[in-house]
Amino acid sequence: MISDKVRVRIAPSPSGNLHIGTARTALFNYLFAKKTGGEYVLRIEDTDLDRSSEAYKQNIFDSLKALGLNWDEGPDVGGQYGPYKQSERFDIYPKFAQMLIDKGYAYECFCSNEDLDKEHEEANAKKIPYKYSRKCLNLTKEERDALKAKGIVPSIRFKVDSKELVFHDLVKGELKFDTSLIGDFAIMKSNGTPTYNFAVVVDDMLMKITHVIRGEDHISNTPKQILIYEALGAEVPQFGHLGMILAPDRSKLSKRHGATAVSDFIKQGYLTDALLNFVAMLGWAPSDGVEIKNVDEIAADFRIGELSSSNSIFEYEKLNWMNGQYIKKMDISRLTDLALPFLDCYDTSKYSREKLEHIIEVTREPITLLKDLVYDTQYFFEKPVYEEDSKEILKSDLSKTVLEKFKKDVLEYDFDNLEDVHNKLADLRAYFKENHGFKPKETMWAVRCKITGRTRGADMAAILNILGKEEVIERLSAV
RNA sequence: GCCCCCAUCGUCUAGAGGCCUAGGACAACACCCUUUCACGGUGUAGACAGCGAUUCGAAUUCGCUUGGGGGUACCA
Repeated sequence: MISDKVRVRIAPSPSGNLHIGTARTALFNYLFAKKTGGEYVLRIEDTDLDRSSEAYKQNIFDSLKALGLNWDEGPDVGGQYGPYKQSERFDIYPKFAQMLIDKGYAYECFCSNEDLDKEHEEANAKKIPYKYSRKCLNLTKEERDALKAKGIVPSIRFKVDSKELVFHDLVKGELKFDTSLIGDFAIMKSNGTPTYNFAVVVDDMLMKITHVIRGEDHISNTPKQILIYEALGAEVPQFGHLGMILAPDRSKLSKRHGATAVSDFIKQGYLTDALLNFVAMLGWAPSDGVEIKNVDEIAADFRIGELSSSNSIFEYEKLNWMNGQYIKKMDISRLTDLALPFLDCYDTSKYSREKLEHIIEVTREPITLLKDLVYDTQYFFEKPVYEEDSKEILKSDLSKTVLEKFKKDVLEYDFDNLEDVHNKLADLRAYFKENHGFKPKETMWAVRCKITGRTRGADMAAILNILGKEEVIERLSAV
C-alpha cells in the first residue's frame, strides 16, 4: 500500500503567476483532502530552469495563501518527503533512470535535436503519426562508449511496449489507450535534468501521493506515467481529470482575455472568498442548490465523482454577482481593511477609523468590485465634482426652491444624530410634496446633486451625517 | 493527420429510463418596493447539437455525424 491516508498534491510550475485554473485544481485537491481527512502537499515543478523564476514562485505562494489553500507539506513548511522543489531533487532522478536502464525499461539515446527534427519532418511529409525511430535502442556497449568518447551526452528514453492500457479515472470513468501509438519518450534530458513525465512520477511515488487530481490536459500524459510507475515497481495512484476553464470565445483562458492570475483578480478588487466560491461552482454543484458557500461548507458536501467532466467557460457576470454578495455580507471591519488600499488615492486620514468604516458601510451596497469604491466614495474625501446630469438638475427652478429652504433648515439639523437627519429629510420631502407638488425623488435629487455632484450615491442622511454640518454648509454655499 | 476527452437555456449547472409539458443560479426583460444607484420581492423569455438503434417508455443506454477542447517535445 502507498498509504492508508489520502495524500494529494498541487504541483505548479513557476513559469507564470498562479493561474486561476491552477487555483481551481488546487481547490479541488484541497477539498478532497479536507473531506477525506487527508494531506495536501505543494510541490514546485521547476525542472525547466530557464522558464522558472523566483518571482513567480513567490506569487504562487502568496496567491495560494491569500486564497486560504494552505498546504500541509511544501517547500517552505517542509515535511518528511522533501525537498519539495524539483530543482533541489536533481540528484534523485538519475538514480531511478539508471535503475530503469538496468532493468531494461530504458536506454540511452544519442540522437541530436537535428536528428530528431529530421524524423519529425519525415513523418510529417509521409503524413504518418510521429514515433521515435528507436535508432539508439539496440546500440552495443562499444558503440555507446564510442559516442560518449566523442563527447556526446545521451538522453534517456523509456522503452514503450505495445499493449492496451486501461485505467479508471475518478471523474471520467474508464479510459483506454493503445500504447503502440506512443513512441519511446525521453525521461532524462541530455543536460541531466528529468523531463516532466519522469519527475512527476518519481516525486509522486516518493511523496506517497495516493490521488492525482489535475486538469484534463494531462490525460495523454497519464498512460506514459502509468508505464513508468509499473517499470519502477511502484503502486499506481488514482487519477482524476478535471475539465478545463475556457475563455468566453472557447479558447484557452489567456492573458488576452484579461485577468488570468489570481493576483490580477485580487488587484481588481475581487475577494478571495468569492473567487474560490465561484471557481468551485465551475464543475461542481452543491447538493442543496445554494451556491454561496464557504470552503468548509463546500468540503463537507464535496464528492469527487460528482465533478463535471466537461469544460466550462469563465464568464464574469456571475463572478461579479458573487463578489457583490460577499461584499454586502462581509464583516465591515474586515471589508474596510481590504478596501483601504484601494482608497490610497484619497487622504483617508481626515476620518477616524470608525467614520471610514461608516463610509464603506454606506457605499458597499451597489458595488461589485472593491475598486468601485474609488468612484463611489469620492465625495466623502474631496469636494464634489459636478457631473453633467447633476448640473442640469441644479439649474432647474425646482432645485433652487428646494435648496433655498434646505440651506436654512440644515442649520437646525442634529448632524451627529442619524435618525434625526433621516426624519428631517423626510419632513423636507413631505413639505415640498404638499406645498409644491414636488416628487420625493425630485426634492432629494436637488439636495444630493448639490452635496455630492451626482444623481446617485449612498443614503442621503448617512452622507450628511458623515460629512458633518460645517462641510455641508460649505458645499451648500459654494457656487 | 493521428490519439484522447466533452456535448442540457447566452453562461454555470440539476438531472444517473418513467417523478421532466426539463429544475435552480447569473445575465436579460417586466412589474413591485423606494430619497438615487443598488438590494430585495414577483413574474416573463430562454436548452436536452443532429440522425439512427435499444425499450412499452430516453435528456438519461448504444452507434454514427457534427461541433468544441486537449495531446501529439530532451515544455510543464
